[in-house]
Amino acid sequence: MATPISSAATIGRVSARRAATVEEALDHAAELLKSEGVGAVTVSEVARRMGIRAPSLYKYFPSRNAIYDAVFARGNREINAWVDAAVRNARPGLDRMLAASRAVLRWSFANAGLAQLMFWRPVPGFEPSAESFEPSLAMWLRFRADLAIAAQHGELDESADSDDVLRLLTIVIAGIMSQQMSNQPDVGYDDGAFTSLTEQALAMFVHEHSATIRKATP
Amino acid sequence: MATPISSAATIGRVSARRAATVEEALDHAAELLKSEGVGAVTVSEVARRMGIRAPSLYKYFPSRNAIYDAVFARGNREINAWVDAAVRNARPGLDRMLAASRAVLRWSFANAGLAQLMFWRPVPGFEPSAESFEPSLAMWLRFRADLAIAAQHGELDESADSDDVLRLLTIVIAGIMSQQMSNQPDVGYDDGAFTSLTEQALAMFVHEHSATIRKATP
DNA sequence: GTCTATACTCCGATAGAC
DNA sequence: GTCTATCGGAGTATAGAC
Repeated sequence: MATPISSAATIGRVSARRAATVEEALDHAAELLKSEGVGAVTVSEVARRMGIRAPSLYKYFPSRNAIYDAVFARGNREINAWVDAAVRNARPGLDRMLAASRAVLRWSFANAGLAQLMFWRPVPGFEPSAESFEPSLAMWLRFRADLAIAAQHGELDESADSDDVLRLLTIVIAGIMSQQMSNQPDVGYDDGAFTSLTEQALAMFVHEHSATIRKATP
Repeated sequence: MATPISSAATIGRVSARRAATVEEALDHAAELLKSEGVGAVTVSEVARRMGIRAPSLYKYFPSRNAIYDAVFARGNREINAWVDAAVRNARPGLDRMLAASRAVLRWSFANAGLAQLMFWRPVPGFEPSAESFEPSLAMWLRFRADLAIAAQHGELDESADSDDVLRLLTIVIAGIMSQQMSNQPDVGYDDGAFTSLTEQALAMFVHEHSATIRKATP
């Protein structure tokens, strides 16, 4: 809270500076997440990398988990923006659903530590706040919407318009991520033994939900 | 190493006692893994639960990671035995492959923390030793063998006899595990929104690799 | 083999001077 | 806002008595 004596301009300048510091902390946290893994994100280490002392960081974050939560929230905003950009030119329905799937996978591997925090629950005691989690829900709802459109357009079976089918899609996506990250964490996306199966895996999902079409055109 | 003065019986008794202590430590480590997560397994906590001091545990394990490695190895032996028992009456080929898949999933959820350690890489700095990892390789080779048999028997396409198709199967299995554990870690196997899709997911995999059969019998 | 004792390092977090 | 100082705790690991 600003003291009553501050001018509006001062408040703006101060809060802008504050926001920049917060962002810098999150940059370091994300970098740690990426290079050293989830366990490496500590208040001390983030502070060290910022060139300040750990207690000072408590002026910006009330706790270590608050840092996790902020990183989590920013990650969700970023992946949403990334997917947004990736599907901009895709046709709603199957086309956009596949483009979004590929985008989620690409982003997750470019931000492996962050993705681990977001899609698994590796930090004991940390649960994302509802606000931080909200964008993630929104993203999956978009997948759900495209599933419905694809079903309506006849690109997929009508039965594909269901939560279970959405879950099946997330199983395929999460499976690729999980296997690649645990077996070959250090190879590039295009060289990974599992990531390079992305198209095959997505095709498997699509085939399973377009039985009518396949039967019609053997 | 036994001192030369010890009798064979003494060595046997001592080493049996030693082995029992080691097993007890691993029991506690596995229990911690299950109830509190991977981060909760510490030398101090394991020792505390055994009623001894932390330094004493170093007589049995040279380091914390050695405990992880031993738990990892025992987990691999257990899941192999579990799968063995589950597929004993299954026909080699597709039938046994599916039975083994279900068994892996069941075991992984009954031993969630352990499975996390075995199938993901959540502990920074811990890499399983080659000896501990070997049973895991053996298990996947059995899947690979059944894939080959299924292809030969015509239960799956001939193209199913490949490492990529095996990887695709592991993607499906790992995806179910990963999604269930991160989204609904505390519900039972049969109530899980993702685990209850096991048959659907396996069917999807099978369908994708039996195009010939499906075309022949529409 | 097990213990106590200890050394060392790091952590998260708080109080209070500047 | 940043600092020093400090608390209380946990962790890994070693030395040495018993």
